[in-house]
Amino acid sequence: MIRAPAPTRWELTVIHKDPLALLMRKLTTHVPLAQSDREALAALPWSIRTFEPQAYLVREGDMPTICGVLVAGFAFRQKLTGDGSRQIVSLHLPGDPLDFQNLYLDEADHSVQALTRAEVATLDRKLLQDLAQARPGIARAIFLATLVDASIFREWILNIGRRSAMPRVAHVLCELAVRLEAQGLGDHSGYDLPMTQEQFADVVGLTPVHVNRTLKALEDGGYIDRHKRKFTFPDWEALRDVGDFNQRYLHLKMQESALAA
Amino acid sequence: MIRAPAPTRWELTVIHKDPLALLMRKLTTHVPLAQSDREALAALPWSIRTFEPQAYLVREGDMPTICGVLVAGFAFRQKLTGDGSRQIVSLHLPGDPLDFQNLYLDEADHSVQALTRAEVATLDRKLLQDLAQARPGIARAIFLATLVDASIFREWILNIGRRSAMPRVAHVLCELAVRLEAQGLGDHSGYDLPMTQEQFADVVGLTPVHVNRTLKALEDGGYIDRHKRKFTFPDWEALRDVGDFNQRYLHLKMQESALAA
DNA sequence: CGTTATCTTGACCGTCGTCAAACAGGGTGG
DNA sequence: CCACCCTGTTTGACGACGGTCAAGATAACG
Repeated sequence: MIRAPAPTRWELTVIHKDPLALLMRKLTTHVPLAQSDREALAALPWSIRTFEPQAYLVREGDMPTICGVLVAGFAFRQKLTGDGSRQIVSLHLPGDPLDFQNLYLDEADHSVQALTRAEVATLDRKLLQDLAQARPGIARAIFLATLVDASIFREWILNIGRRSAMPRVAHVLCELAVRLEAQGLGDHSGYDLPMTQEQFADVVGLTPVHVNRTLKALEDGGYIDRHKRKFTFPDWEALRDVGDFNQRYLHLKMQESALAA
Repeated sequence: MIRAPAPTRWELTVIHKDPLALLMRKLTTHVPLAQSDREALAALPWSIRTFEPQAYLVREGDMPTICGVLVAGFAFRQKLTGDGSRQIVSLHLPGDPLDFQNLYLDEADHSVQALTRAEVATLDRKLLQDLAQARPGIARAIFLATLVDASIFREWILNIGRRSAMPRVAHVLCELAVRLEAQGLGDHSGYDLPMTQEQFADVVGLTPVHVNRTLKALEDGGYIDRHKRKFTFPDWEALRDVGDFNQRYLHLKMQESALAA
């Protein structure tokens, strides 16, 4: 169901002086980028916009205008059914590009919203397109990031379509842990889940009540610990097992991840 | 659950003399393509491979080797959970490129299989990459097709996560009708659904039994007619309404579709 | 300190899953 | 030509997972 804007204020997880550093990290997570490409990217002009929680960056049906990179905070994509129930179709961390989806499509098929208070570096759409056109390496990196997003979509389809509540919830917790770590924003010991249980329910396609019960079950089972929204994972391997989680679909080639063990 | 190969033989829906004609149609469904780009694409060498039903074109974990375009027949992508239950994450019609997903990723995160007997035009991966590098228009068209695939993934997440069985099943029937029509393979009056109810169940994240009951309910409600696997839609608008179907996410800009009405 | 959002828990219900059997159709071989 | 078999479809009975409704508890904010 559509809900009223949450007035809660969130602390930003990270603030970077150079917004493009995190984008760079993201783009090079899957494939190396030539030094010249990195420099060209770093030379792009950008400006920062801050969004309050629940603020729309893109609204379904709009012609997207900005091309943004999430610098601090979290964001998500959502779609609504005709009767108003909501599904969150992806979550985004600092460093994630937000509008490659819409870079070439003239009408947004979904909305993008800030989850926490979020800082977004906006790049000029045309400049980025030109850069991608002139530098195949950058085009390739952008294409790759889009393909990885698509891979995550596929895993979510599997997760929602074929896993029962407990593994489904655990799976998302695992994915966030690994993605946060890959972006250098935490490790597998735990993190602050930046959303309400109602929002989490819209991520996993369950009701808030059942998410609450499932989290309790995971806690009772010794898979997770919770203090407020701070989640810790006393036994990562056990959690990974209940969540049926295998990070292959994240395509994190640079296997620096301790979680891979 | 994993199932044995089906020995049933399917008639191919269409056979085209020129496999690239359908790819062209697909790529230009969303955006026009310059004449020179069309010619360059048409000049690519290709060869045809035939796959029996259930045959794997790509296997999860493999390094993908071919870059294929579906010329005749149907194919699908699937993922498996740890306990062996299957989710079909996308369906593909003649004209659909099958391996742009894997064009730049070195390890397949899912499997691609023939649904019916299928003819696939295989292009040389390197040649296509080179072409995309030299011709921004083609790179853009490929990127666009990938973005549209991603949009369909998002809609499926919504469909499976937030719609109950009847609208969920109806939604997929609508999507196939519109996509078939967009490729010039039928119209909104109906089509031959090229899969078993068990496979359909893996598309919508339900059990075969419940799919059967849902189809019966749709039939009893006057939304669909069935004779074997031939589906006809006596009242398209009513079906579209129960399916909560809006074709925006398919991004068929050339609004030649009568279904849009 | 009151107001609001969020979390938690209980009771009950319904959609969908499970198990099982019967039925229909196509292909094959006797 | 018919018996048989194999898939796939259909139906029923039953059960469970998750949804719904509602109330109370907790925490955050003004």
